[in-house]
Amino acid sequence: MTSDPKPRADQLLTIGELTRRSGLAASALRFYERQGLISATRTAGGQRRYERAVLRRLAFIRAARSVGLSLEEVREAMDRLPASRTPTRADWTAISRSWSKRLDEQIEALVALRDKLDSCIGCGCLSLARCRISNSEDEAAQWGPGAAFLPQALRRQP
Amino acid sequence: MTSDPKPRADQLLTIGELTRRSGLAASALRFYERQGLISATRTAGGQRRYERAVLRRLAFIRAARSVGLSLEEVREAMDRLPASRTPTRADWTAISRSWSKRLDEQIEALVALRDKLDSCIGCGCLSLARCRISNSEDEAAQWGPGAAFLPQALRRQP
DNA sequence: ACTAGACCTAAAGCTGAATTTAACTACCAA
DNA sequence: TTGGTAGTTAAATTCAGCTTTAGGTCTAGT
Repeated sequence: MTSDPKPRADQLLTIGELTRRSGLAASALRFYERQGLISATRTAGGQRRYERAVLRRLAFIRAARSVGLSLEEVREAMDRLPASRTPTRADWTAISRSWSKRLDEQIEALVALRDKLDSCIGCGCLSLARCRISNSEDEAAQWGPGAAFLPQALRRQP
Repeated sequence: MTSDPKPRADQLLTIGELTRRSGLAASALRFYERQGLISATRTAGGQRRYERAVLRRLAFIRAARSVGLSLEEVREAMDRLPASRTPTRADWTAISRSWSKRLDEQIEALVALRDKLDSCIGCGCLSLARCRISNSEDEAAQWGPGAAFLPQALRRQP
């Protein structure tokens, strides 16, 4: 169904092919290039041609984004990959592991939040001064603006 | 330490007192007012004076934001609260319960994502064509831009 | 050679949730 | 009455992560 009309023999992908294979809009691909996240060679006429390895980078970027990393963080992670050689299994593994850790923290934070909420449901949460969430009305001030009772791992989320 | 200089007897809070007690910036409080999330009476000179019930609303807003609700959604939830009477225990409870559900979904989605990731760590994730995440390179196209393999409940997150 | 359709750029625009700025006014204790 | 702190407004700006627009250029098939 999403079969490229004529996959050229040179193995380089046009931006259109890349949008179809990556699911990312061409505008996003150009944006990522401006951000230094991916790169492309150019034809004599100035059109982009992508190596297939770019697909792997894009998968990486999307996976990272879905774990909640900003593009800035993605770039940092990528900068830590060897620029010269193709990243090895171990390179990606190290990064995956740190994502897993991040997810663990996010999950933990959400669970804590839910449990807090559960403990309040029976009490008409937020309307009673003794409720743990409600109490953060005043406590929260010490965490700075926007902090609320939001656990550290979730601060970036809203 | 954060003791207001002179808590007036009328029980109304100035915006400064409210920033200290809520932990939200004055600019945020004015913004929330423009958005119709909170309201204030005015002095003869035009300065805002808040009733203490506003603290409850702010706690509500912050709790909602931390669960990932947009201000728009917060407003919808608030609109469903009785405008006339002070919301009862049951009013808040109904809303809390829906948050809990939302948290459950978010947690579930994150756990699924982590498990996916875990299953890839051993395989040098993203570098192998058979990896489940890596495969989403091509599969993801069917979910539309930005979707990646991100579960529904997390789509709003990045 | 022609042409449809894919591609190019720079710059502007969008969304949400505020913050910042500038110029000004109110409050209140001494 | 005065002065310093606190408050007011509208409008502009910020940030991320893109998308859209306008006005052109390239590529490839016939």
